[in-house]
Amino acid sequence: MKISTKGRYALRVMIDLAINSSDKFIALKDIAKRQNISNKYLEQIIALLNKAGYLETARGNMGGYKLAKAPKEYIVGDILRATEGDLAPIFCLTEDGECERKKDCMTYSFWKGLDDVINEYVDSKTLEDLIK
Amino acid sequence: MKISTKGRYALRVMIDLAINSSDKFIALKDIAKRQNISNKYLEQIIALLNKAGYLETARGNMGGYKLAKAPKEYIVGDILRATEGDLAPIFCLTEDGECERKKDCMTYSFWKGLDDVINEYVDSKTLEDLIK
DNA sequence: ACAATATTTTACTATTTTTATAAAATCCTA
DNA sequence: TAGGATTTTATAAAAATAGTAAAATATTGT
Repeated sequence: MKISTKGRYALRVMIDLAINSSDKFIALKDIAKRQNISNKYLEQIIALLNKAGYLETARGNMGGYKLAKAPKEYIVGDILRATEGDLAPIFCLTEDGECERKKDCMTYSFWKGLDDVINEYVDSKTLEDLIK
Repeated sequence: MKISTKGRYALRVMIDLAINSSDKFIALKDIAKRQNISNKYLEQIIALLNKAGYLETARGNMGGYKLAKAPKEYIVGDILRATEGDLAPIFCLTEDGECERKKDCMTYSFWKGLDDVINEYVDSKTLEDLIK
């Protein structure tokens, strides 16, 4: 029952950008160095954040990344779901996790409840909350 | 961020015992058949529940397992922790997960909060709640 | 000034390594 | 021999690395 490095690193990257950004772009390798994550692995994580539309990017010299929005506009749950995939604690709660005996499954509503409290919590925090 | 089969199966076993028990003992292979879990794997899971003191066992003919207490005496969180290990969403929140930069880690209190809501939830339910 | 080349940086895809889970098999013991 | 503890094997997922391409800027030689 662990959050993977993708989600953990992604949060740290977003915080790093929130703190170190201003108007200029920040190179991936600088984030990698500060956060002690390998360049190549960080590329993949940033690609996920980028695909989700959370970043502005610029190639070439002086290029890099910066946040597309203000920190308080980012829901932490969204960042985690974009990088981790869904946060469902068991398979049958995921999008394509259909279970034929959902109706008379005694554990289903329990797991659903757990899924709910997890999502409620992560959706109640913004990036700004983490920085303060 | 998934609960493993150990925890999921353990819950189902406990429910199975709660429903099918009375005063008599229930053989492992009957539970295994009903719950569609391999005998050998179920042995390991029941061993964990047994070690935690949740079961009464009887060897030999007519032997098997039954709950040591009434269903409402079992906290679901305890069952999960006994079989899954702790439910902490990240390593640094576990018992031997010391992290030197815990103090000035911006994500720490966020993860701690997540850990708290998870544990609060699973500790608010008893086995009896699941059966009803 | 400008075409050619080099440098810096992101973007994409594939592969390898590592770790965790699930299950089975084996051994031990009262 | 049922129950339990421990090892082994198989599989899948996660973590990390590697290589190539593409875009933007910078430099250089004529």
